[in-house]
Amino acid sequence: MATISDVARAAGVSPATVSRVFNGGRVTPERVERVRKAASDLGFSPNRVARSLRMQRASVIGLLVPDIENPFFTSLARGVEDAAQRTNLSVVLCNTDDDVEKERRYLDIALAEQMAGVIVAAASRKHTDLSALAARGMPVVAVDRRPRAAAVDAVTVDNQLGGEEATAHLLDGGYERVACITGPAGASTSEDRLAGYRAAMRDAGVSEESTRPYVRYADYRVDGGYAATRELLALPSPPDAVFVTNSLMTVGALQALRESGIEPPDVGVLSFGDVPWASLVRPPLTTVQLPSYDMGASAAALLQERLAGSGKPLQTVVLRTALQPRESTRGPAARD
Amino acid sequence: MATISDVARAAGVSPATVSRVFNGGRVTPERVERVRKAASDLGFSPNRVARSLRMQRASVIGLLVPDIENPFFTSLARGVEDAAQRTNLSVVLCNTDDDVEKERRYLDIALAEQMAGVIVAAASRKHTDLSALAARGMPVVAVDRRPRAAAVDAVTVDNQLGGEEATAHLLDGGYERVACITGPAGASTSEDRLAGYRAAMRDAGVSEESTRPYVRYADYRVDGGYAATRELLALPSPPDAVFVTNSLMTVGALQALRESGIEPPDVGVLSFGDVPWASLVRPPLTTVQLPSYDMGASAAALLQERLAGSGKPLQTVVLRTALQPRESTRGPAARD
DNA sequence: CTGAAAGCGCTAACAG
DNA sequence: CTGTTAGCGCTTTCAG
Repeated sequence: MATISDVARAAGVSPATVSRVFNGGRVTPERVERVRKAASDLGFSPNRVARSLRMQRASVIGLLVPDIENPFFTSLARGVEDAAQRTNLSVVLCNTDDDVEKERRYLDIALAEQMAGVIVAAASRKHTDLSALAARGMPVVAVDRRPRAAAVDAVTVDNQLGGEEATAHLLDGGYERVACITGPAGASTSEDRLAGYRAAMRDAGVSEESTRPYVRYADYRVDGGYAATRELLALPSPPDAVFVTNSLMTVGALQALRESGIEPPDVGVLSFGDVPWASLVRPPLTTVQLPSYDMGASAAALLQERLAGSGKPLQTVVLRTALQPRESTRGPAARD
Repeated sequence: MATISDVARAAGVSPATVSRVFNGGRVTPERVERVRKAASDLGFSPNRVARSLRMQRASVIGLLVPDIENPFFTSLARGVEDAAQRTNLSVVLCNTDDDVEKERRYLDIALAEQMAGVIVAAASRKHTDLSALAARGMPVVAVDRRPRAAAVDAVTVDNQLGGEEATAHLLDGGYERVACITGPAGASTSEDRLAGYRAAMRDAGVSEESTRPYVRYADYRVDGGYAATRELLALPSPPDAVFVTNSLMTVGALQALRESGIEPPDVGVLSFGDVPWASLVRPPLTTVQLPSYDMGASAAALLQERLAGSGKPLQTVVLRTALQPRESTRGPAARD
């Protein structure tokens, strides 16, 4: 592979000049021309590793997500990628599996690889520790989930409001025993959506105690949604509607329902997080739509601002969800 | 950030010794101990950029996929990741968008970043050019799609056989005018699945000419499947079954069918590529299941073999698909 | 505007 | 087994 000195020699200039040509230093047009020609003749392309070492910063940003198989995060990842590309940043996608240990390992790698910055959908609100990055001055933006104690920029949605609207919609539709299957305890999205659910129940005059049996924590995976729904169905007085806080768990919930011979909207089903196939499921699924792509794009924009040296105070961008009513919550009485 | 020399100084040894401790050279236990302690006191972790520069090889492999939002590729990515992790390799996920130009750019980056190797689901069978990597001696393994002229290890499935079985299943079910919506012309998966379709049609005694109007090339996206299905439905003698060669396009096909008031299995629908929600769609979808995770894992294993310096001749691992019959292909007559 | 020279942090000979 | 030394390819003072 040709190096910068090879090019310099071929063009009859110094390596420094070649570097300047490629990095926007002042060089006479005539020499620029000579360097460009030599570079293309030799098929030269700058060694990014050497550059990173010298600059103490790579042109790579890390994106840590809990589950790459979750469509929400792939869409978010695209948002990040598209935005990053415009500044010639590459994106490294890391799957933390909702495992704080694995996440810590990736954060260490981000440090060791001298990545320019990190966008992280934290595995845990409590235990995700971003302090090492902060200490090294590496810009971080939290997306979707926001670790409790971290002083970082963040992009979130109003999960509580979304959960509240969803639950209210179920209640308005005539359902009475509304259950909630939420994500891992400790994840901010789980807790916030659940808080929204609780607020809506409270507003509807349902007491805290009577709500409690209908709340289940699961793991944001298909199997978790399935298991939780089975439990709910086994209750002495099973729910007549269920608010599921992510789309994967909704798949599991629908499976469990079907196995018991129950079909929405007899039991109302509402999924937090839209899915491409929402309208294909019979009946079409009511969902809370999340601006996943935009969240990724915003996060990347925020990070790039910091990279450019913005000294602004920390900011949190809160995006809104949108309820998309479909048949699965038409109401228990609507069936003839 | 602490460097190797800081640790050396603190431990009273030379930098080389510290390096040996971290890379399995021979060092007396007593010194190993001292180095370890100094390193942990200082919070030292080796600078991977410097190491990559020195070694002329990073401990990162690139994974190039055409579409990160396609569940098939995310599952494949997980397979790669899980396998890579066992050798302490990180995986960089790159989205080529089925764009040869974008792919070329990522390939250049792989080179410039001195990645250890690359796993690529090629954007095009014809135009994807892996020669630059080969020239630099960078190991490459092709996965899913195999660029025509490249001398690389590969992991594929038997797409033609899968397509043949799928089509035969439709024909066996009593469908007569079986259409095929395949992916981009030039992608090996598109062509092979289509070839399987053609073979099965031929076997069933359907002439080449009468088959032709029922073949559509699309883009492996939802919209492409939708548009192709609309076209098919507008035919003077529309098909009574459609074999769709990926799951995303199947979503589009189902949408188009619904809009026309048609439901499977009246028109049979068979998707190449399983999806988590296959059984939730009404009626449940017959699919050809792809061993996506295993393909990723095999590809990573192959790459690691090369990285370890295996001199074996090039190999291609061919995995098998599995037909999963469900209601959507129960047959036109089965409806009462 | 240009070139010489000094390193970024690490590993791989090579002596000892 | 251990230390010394010499770079990997690039950017950036600092003189000129």
